[in-house]
Amino acid sequence: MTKFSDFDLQDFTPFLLNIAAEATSLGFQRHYKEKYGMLRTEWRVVFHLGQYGPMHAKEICERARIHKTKVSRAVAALEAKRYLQRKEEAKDRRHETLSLTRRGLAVFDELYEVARSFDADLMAQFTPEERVTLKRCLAQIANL
Amino acid sequence: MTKFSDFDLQDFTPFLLNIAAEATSLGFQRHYKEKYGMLRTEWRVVFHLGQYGPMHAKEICERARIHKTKVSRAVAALEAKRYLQRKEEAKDRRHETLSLTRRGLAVFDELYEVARSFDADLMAQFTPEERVTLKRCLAQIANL
DNA sequence: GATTGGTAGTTACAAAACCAACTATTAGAG
DNA sequence: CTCTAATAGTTGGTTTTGTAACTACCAATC
Repeated sequence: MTKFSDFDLQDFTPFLLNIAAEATSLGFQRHYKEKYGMLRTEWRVVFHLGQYGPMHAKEICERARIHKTKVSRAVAALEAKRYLQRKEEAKDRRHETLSLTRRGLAVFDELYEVARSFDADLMAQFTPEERVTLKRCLAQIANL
Repeated sequence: MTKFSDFDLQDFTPFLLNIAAEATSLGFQRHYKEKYGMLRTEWRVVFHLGQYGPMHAKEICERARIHKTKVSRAVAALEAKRYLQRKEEAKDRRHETLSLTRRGLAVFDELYEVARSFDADLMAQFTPEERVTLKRCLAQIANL
């Protein structure tokens, strides 16, 4: 029994997006969770610092769309694991510059490769045109 | 400073999907949260029952990809709000058939329309071809 | 140079999610 | 029958998140 035929739950974009996001995230999480005991937010912080270099927590919040309390906790956890270090800025002591340690960088280097091949596998099922369209649409939705 | 130029975090599909999913979900949540005090899982249960008719909790778990403990709690909450009712099955008393009450159905009817127009607005920024591709890709990823 | 307002980041407490063990029930094998 | 295994759903304890209030600091105004 389906009450409506023109608009189905399976077509509701937020629903689809959530399920797709969940599926891919679960697939990838074992790489950072099982092996390095990281949470998703921690992994994202590592990825940001590894790819874009040292920055303030604030910048990570904006780029990664993570609330500052979550970043704050992720940074504390990563520091405890000795994956990153903080450096208070002399000019403005409210800021602290975050950067990966050697250990953290090694983790990033490995996960970066894993992420790249994970993504390649995931995209392998689509044509180049589909990939472009998919990513463009997602980016557009994300910037809403 | 960007260390790698061929594969950027912004291209990592799980990341993109998560941000897009988050953005749309937050946009829609006020409709069920503010007005009806529902959680996301509750809203999904209502949507499933409203669209596909009475079913067992197990079926909702499978269709909506929600863990049974979450469904169990959502059902209890919806029952307390008098949006759904349970009926134990005579044949097999482990099963209970869930269905929306009149109240629940009214909520569904309204939210269904809101969801439809929300989705239409969201998709308005894309061409018909993009929409088709986007949804097809998402559905494919979701079924992984 | 005190006061007010704003910013970066943290903490505390409450809400929600996660995971594992549990109850109640049925099905099937001996 | 009765015993074991399996299924539907629930509960309890821990982890994670969300929200709001907080600290520490800086900048601008008076």
